[in-house]
Amino acid sequence: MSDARNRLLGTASRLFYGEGLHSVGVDRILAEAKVTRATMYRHFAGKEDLVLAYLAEADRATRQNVDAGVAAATNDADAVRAVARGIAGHIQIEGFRGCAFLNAVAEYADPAHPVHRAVQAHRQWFLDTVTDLLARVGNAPAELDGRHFVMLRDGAMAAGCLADPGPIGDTFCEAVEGILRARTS
Amino acid sequence: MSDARNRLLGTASRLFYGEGLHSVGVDRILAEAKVTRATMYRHFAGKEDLVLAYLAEADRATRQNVDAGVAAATNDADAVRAVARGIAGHIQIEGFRGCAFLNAVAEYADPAHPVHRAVQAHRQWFLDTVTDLLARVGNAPAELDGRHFVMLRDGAMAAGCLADPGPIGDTFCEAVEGILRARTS
DNA sequence: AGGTAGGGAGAACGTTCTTTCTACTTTGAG
DNA sequence: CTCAAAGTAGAAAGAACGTTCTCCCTACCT
Repeated sequence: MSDARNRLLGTASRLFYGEGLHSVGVDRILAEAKVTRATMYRHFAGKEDLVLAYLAEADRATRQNVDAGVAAATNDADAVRAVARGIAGHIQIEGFRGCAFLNAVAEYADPAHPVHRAVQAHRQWFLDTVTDLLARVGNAPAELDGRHFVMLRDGAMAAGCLADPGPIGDTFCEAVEGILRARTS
Repeated sequence: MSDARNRLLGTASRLFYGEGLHSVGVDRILAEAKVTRATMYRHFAGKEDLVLAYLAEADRATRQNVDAGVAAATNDADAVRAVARGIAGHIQIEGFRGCAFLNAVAEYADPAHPVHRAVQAHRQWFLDTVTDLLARVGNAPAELDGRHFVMLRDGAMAAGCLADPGPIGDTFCEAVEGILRARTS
């Protein structure tokens, strides 16, 4: 795509994630991306469209990470561990500010809003993916364990930017091992 | 306290929690609380002060709930269960919109900001409280289990307004039972 | 050669935001 | 009775917001 559009989306993503959706104004994005107003409105219908594009990109990146982790695993339990390790690693990154999607719903509470719906869709995919993965480990139904995994993930992502992320990541991986242990025993 | 101040804080809390901190303007609060601008600025230094008062009230209410649950329990494990049941019950409430504190940090990312610091302080109290409670169950060190409990809580609170809260609450209580089981065995 | 898409530069729109101000009224305690 | 605190009412300042607009330039495609 166009260079200006890339700069725009990249800058917007960085600012939105780092400082919040409502805290960052269009002027800020324009100035830091070195793109003019007219160009932005040529590529995006408005600020909300930019937010949706930011979330779509985050969704794409997450799916890619999960797929890569799963593909590299040699068995089903290790596939779950790979997803868990990906999350534990993610929260250690410098500049980690929590889950982009959970942060977004905090600012767009209305369930009918496109931003809220995009978050719901992403979360449904993640829950389904994790539940499918867990269903392949052992024979028990995986719905409860899938919700359990997502719950741990959400908690780890939320706490990762509010406390020392090292112990948080360890606690998370340990808890996921507990889920796997219960399914294989 | 003064009646106008109560109406102001009550209305602000309802709107802040339900729609977000930055989404709600002072005009909205003034109109719904039926309080004039001058009165508000007599009681609060500004909007940020109102946000801090809202969080302080939420902090007070949470501590009271936890204390009440713990006081009513007949043994240490039941005290933990009481806190867990309180959380599971909380996410079922009509109009539940997630954790007020996690939602607040999503909008105030700067760690030096008073709002962010108020959230940190609340979370530190909760982690310490839960860890102390868990330390009384069994003999093992409780730091990891304390973090594990808080992680589950954060996840349950985050997911509670994005999916059917019933199964979320059940999954949460089940997971807490797992922690207790591991400490007593 | 000419048309079209993409981008730069900047003025301007109307709205909303938080905050401050003046002026008048009510109320309760000393 | 009086004074001060707390409330009502509304104007207004000044900034920031998202959006729309016009005008001009460049590059590419046919």
